[in-house]
Amino acid sequence: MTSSPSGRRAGKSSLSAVASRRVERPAPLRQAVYDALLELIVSRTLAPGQHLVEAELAEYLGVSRQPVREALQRLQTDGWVDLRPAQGAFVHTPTEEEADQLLAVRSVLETYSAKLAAEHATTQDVKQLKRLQKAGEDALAAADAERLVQANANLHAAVAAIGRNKVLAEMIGLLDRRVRWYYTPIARPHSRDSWNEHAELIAAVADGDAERAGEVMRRHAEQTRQTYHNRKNIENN
Amino acid sequence: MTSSPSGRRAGKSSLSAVASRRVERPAPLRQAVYDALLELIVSRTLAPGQHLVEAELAEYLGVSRQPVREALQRLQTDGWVDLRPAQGAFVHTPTEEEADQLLAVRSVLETYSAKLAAEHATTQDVKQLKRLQKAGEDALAAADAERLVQANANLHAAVAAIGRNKVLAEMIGLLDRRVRWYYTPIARPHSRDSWNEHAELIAAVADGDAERAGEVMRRHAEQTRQTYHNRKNIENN
DNA sequence: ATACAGCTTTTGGTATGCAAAAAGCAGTTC
DNA sequence: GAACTGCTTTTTGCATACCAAAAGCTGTAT
Repeated sequence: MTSSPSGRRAGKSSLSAVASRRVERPAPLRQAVYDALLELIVSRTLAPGQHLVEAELAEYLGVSRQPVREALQRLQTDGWVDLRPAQGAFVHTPTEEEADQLLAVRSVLETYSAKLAAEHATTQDVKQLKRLQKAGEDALAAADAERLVQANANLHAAVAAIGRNKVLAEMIGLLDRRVRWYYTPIARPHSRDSWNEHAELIAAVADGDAERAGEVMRRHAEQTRQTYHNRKNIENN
Repeated sequence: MTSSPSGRRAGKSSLSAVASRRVERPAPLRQAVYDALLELIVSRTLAPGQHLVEAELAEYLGVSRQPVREALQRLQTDGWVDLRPAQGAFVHTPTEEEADQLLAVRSVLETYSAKLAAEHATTQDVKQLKRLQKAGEDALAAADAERLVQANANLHAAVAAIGRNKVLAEMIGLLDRRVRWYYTPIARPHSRDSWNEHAELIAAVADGDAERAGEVMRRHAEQTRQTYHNRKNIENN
């Protein structure tokens, strides 16, 4: 009785009081493998074009081939690796064409996301946005590029979340991460101006002005798109 | 020599003459399983909420558990099933909230897609669109609901393809299919009016008028959204 | 050089086993 | 008779082992 780790029943008994208690089931191993591999790819430890041998990854991560296979397949559908039949997985090599297409779609979705945010934002939400913006300002002052990138991602994710459209938020999250990865060699998030635009955006959201929020976001996105587009060469070193 | 199935080399030998020959590597089995399961889900042979037991599916399809597992995981990322840790796969049950979010995102993306199509369409492309429209008209005249749905999907896919943005086209394809599935019980694609709008759309694309094409598509999408939204009840029988 | 004949590596799949979690079934208690 | 408790069965998630066939890499003969 004492040794048993207590109830594991999941039925509809009278939990009333504990109803909100998160069950927190253990995430499958393949998820951990997915995260680990994604980290290796994003950090360029695994270079674009590189052949990923299942057995090697499995040994490196201390697991069997199966979870590695499953993680690789999810990485493919998310656009991080290419799975060539009978040849295996290769770290995806971004092309300029694809990068531009990604930026274009992201621009459209983020514009809509900003509109939704303006329509749904509570005062709480606005407060949070301002906190995130301040975090970015701090990183900017400290000239901490890493933190700035993160702050930028957080802010955009927060805007998407405020829009209350999960489908949209998830799509934006993926697109954002891919876009950032594509351009990491040349990114150095365009510093000062970019953050001034964020201030504008937050103001529009706070006013509940959907049209203006959308327009600001569109300008913001299109401008980054131009910035990238000018530096034609994506250096995949 | 005779028994060996001839060359399988894929290197850069002097194929000059045959360079364009598609190598056509055999699609992995998991892809076939994915298709089969998706078909079963879309056709409602597997009902929303139903628990999918790997072993059963494997036996039914005549394969082992592994390809089934992999197919199920891709089905999850595409939104067709839910994978609960340590419990397995359940056919996804659409909620009204999610359906509306999906429709909203689709509306935004299709609007952009129409704009792109108007900017890129060649006379060839326009011809093809008109062919597809005619196919729809025929189905409408024959009162063949099944074919009408297919014609509708084809037309939208064609518009997306003309836009020359693969990322966008793929997203729209998935969204479209999910949306249609969500509403299959009540869909009966809104017949006559809907196809008149298609004619308008094609005209705008033919004129290369991006703004108009986008506007027409937005109206079209928003109108379907309203149509669905009115019939509140999603019957998941 | 070029084409061909092995040899090796890697995939994609099969079969099997197993710990641990979940679901189901009792039986017991109040 | 409703709820807790313990036991059994089912199912997942992963490991291990094995194999055919494809892809890649030689070297060798032409």
